Amino acid sequence: MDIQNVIQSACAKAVETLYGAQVGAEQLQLQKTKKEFEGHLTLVVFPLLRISRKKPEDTAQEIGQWLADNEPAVEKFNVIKGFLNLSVATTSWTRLLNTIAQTADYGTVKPTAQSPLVMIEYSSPNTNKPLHLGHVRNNLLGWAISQILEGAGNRVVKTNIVNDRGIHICKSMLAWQRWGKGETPESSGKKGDHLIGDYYVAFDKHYREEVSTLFAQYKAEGLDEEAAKAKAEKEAPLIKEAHEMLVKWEQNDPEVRALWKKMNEWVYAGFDETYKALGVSFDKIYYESDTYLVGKAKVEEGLQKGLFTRHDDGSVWADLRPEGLDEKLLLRSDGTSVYMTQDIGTAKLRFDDYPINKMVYVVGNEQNYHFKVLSILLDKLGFEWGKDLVHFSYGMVELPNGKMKSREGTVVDADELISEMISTARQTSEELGKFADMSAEEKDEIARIVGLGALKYFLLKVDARKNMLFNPEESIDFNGNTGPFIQYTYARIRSVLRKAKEAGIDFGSEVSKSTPVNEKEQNLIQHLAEFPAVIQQAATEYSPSTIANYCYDLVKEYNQFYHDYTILGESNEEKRQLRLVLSEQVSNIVRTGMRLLGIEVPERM
RNA sequence: GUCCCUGUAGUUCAAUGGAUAGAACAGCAGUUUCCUAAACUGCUGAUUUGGGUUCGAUUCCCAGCGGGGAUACCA
Repeated sequence: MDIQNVIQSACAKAVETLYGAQVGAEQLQLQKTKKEFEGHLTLVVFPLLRISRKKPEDTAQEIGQWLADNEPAVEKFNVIKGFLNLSVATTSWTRLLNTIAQTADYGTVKPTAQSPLVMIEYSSPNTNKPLHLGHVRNNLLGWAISQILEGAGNRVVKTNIVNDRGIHICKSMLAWQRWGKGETPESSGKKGDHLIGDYYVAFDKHYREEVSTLFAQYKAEGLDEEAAKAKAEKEAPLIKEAHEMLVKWEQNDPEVRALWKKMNEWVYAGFDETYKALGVSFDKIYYESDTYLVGKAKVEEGLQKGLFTRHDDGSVWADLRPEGLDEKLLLRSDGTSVYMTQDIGTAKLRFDDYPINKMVYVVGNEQNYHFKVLSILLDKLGFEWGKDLVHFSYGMVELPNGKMKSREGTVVDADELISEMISTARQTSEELGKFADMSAEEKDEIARIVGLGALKYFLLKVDARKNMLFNPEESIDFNGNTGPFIQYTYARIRSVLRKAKEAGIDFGSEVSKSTPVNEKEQNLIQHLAEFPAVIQQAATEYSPSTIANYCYDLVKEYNQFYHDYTILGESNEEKRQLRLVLSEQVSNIVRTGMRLLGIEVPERM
């Protein structure tokens, strides 16, 4: 059915007939013809020269001639150097468009009960501060990759592991006790996560004051720069007190636990708002306070089996030097767990809860080493998917003046960013006069969809592995390769389709096979037909940007088409039919593509 | 020190080993009796350096230079 496949096998047959050799798919490089040349598909004949034993031009000429004579889908051909450009017959295009139009959710594959079960972990916040731009990238990538994998035919379980315990929480708790005067989200009017974040910052401010005082003192006592700094950081009363609090927490001290619980609830309420605004959700949430003990047990088990070793001071280690890595700590000498221990525990709980075939961790690239180690450890401990767990490793978001540091206040807050995007979208819409005849609710909804679309697309169109730059003043644009550009084209197509309906034009979803198809229309149909392959590629490479860039290219091509031809005003009925069906399919695919990225599209804007 | 990622127009990003390296933004010049001008058209402008593999290298390999990260009894 698919033209690419038809021609590919025809090429194979041509080579076999002409030169008497079987060729594999690797030697038959069939690609889309570049814009400057005539044709739709191009066969690169260089790899075939060894078989044909002829010059590139002659080889291409012979194969082209054979195809034109024997393959009805090939209408004509031309040869430029080693490139054989093939033009596909008109009827093939109308047939292809009809196939696309009659397939629901063209490009996606529905998961079945037998499909692989993939678990995706993303977000994974600490509960001591609000979400920032880095988390936004994580959440959007996690959501998008979930949708893409599902669209490619996998069963997907989305999970979140909340880092709800540890020294960082104690810092906020201590600061709140010390300076909070009983402040709550209700009394202060602040979102819970922001309230707690403020106390985290307060802790750090006071802590640094203590450190600098002590530092001066130790230096006066004759310690050198480095030793004085290290000692001051360790001996500052505030940090010692925070550590004491952590110990109390581990010992289940009722007062500490109650405070911890109360403050975490505030934070969760705040996070939920942010998640909702971003449009992300989870099927199952794990809490580190539940998993760390499981991890400790699992490590003890590994110790029994002789996988790990205990040092004299009581600490437990995994020796990964045979694998070319270092020794890795799993339990501290005081018996408490570390990050790695908790991830092992979480893995066990997950495996108990779901029969997963594959595990994907959406975590920043600063933790590449951690996941390399985790993979080896899980494999040793007998988790089937441990060895080929996927660390979906994404790059940092950088600001024009460097990295984001929460303690230095150089962060871009998620909530603030979202509301700024929305209000910018609103302002732009107003300036362009888009809101003229809309209700207040409709205005709100469109500003929200467009503002978030701009943000999401901006973060998703970039190769996830790469660090990216975010300039708060300039970065987010509404023109060019942006979310709103795509949304706008979608809305305009929908408007045309509405108008067609109002005019009583019933264009159905099938075009007559004999309808003439011009070059721009052929190119658009060809573009649409690539969508299934694009989804599969995005899924196997874990690459949302592939879909984002595909949608942009498609929309850009449609815009040129839209500008050059009339649709409703077309006098030839068959032709009008073709253009309407084509437009509708472009909008359908754009909508599906955007859905896979977690971006909404408006019916009007 | 060792390991990993990364280097493309002024800027932000593209390019399964294929043709003259694509867009967008910024800049300059145009297009609206026509279905939404958040659009369309034109001009200017780039592969960090040196080797290697190949018919062909932005892409693969080696070395140098630049940027980021990891190597914590932090998470």
